[in-house]
Amino acid sequence: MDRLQIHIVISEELYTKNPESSELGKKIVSRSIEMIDELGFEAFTFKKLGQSIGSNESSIYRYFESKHMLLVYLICWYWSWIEYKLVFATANIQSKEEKLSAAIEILTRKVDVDNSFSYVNEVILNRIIIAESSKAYHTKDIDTENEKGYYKVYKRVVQRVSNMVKEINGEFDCPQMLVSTVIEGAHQQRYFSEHLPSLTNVQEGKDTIVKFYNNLVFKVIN
Amino acid sequence: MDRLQIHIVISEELYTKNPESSELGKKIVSRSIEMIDELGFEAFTFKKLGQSIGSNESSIYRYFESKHMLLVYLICWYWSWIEYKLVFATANIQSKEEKLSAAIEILTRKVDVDNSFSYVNEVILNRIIIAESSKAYHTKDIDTENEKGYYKVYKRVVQRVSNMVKEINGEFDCPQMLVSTVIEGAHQQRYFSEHLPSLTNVQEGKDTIVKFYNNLVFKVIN
DNA sequence: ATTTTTCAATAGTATTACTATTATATTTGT
DNA sequence: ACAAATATAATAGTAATACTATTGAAAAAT
Repeated sequence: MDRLQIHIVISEELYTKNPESSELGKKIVSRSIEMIDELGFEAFTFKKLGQSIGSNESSIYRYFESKHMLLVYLICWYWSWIEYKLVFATANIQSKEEKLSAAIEILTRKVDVDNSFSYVNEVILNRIIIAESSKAYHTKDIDTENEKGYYKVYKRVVQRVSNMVKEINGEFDCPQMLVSTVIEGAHQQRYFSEHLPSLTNVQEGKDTIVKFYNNLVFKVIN
Repeated sequence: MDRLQIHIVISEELYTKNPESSELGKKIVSRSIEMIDELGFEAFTFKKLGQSIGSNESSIYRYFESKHMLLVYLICWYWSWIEYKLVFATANIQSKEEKLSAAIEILTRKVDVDNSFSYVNEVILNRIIIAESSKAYHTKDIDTENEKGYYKVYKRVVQRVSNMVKEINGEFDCPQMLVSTVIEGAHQQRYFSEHLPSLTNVQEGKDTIVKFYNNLVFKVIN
């Protein structure tokens, strides 16, 4: 297992020029998060982003090869941050069950506090992951991009939680399948609850989603 | 509950001109299914489709307002067809458990026989649903489109299976959530198993996905 | 037989994603 | 300190895409 990333270091493959290396780069990242959330990924363009940060379209291409790569960068950032939260929240918990429960909470809850990890607003980024991240990997380039390691961090998060499942029940055959079902399911349910509510049973203020998936996991593995 | 659609009748809102009303229309639908599968939704264009069927780009706009609406049409077609399969496969099953099990099988299995419902290849369409359908509803227009009833059939399928769950356990709080988790999860797992296999535990030829979700449902509702 | 309507092709336009080139800072070497 | 080298970003593009306006021909209705 790779070393945990505290300062959120993003693999060089994901950018042309490191956005952390300049003020403009940070502005690109932080404003793009806001704009993708506002406009949606399709309507978001580098031109609009450039206008909004008082910079030129082509300057943004110095940092990111395409808006697709910018999205991949943001996704990687998000999962690196989640991995950090995950390891932190589950450290020093003795009970295997409590540990897994804490992990599920991290993966399924709505992010509603911006921890102000510098220039990235995690609350908005969480909404982008929910609404837009599937567009990053539902592409014909998925196989080559996966080989390049673009989705390494996400897979590592799944692996970490799968290991917790295995700790509780070593006989259980499909831990990765269960964990990825929970992660993606929780995101989808949050989206549905806002836009296609009849596909869910979310109740106001009760954190139905966290409870549902927590209950689901423990019933399935026992 | 609405009447079951045998001949697969698609709501008029989804097209500009009914593709079933002409040979060109049917060709547009059947060839678009093949091309979206081959190229992916992003690279698929009406121009390429026109060239491929020996017709003009603009002729296709007579039938569908945009490539987005064509995708919505295909999704609606697919779920109408699944609804038909579902009702057919679960009719006359006495045992509530067997009935639900049959439903889960329909929702989670890979479509591998083209039943030749005229000009639509369901095997390829199933692949499109898995790889591309999320792009249809992860849009800023989702709320207005949902109001117009574009996703009615899908929601009805979820409702039908939720009712089967309720039949078995009337106390269970989240049937829609469970059913939509299973449907979307199964699709995602099929995609992952091909492109991001470390997120799954699929074994060759064993239909792991059907068994996993069948087991999951019955453990969760009991 | 003439009008009306349907149909699809041509030839566009506006926008988008991306690039080539040039201008301007900034750093480096001497 | 000052020229050379490098890094940076702005201008001004191009190619391709999504979509539209117009026109001409065929089919249907009167």
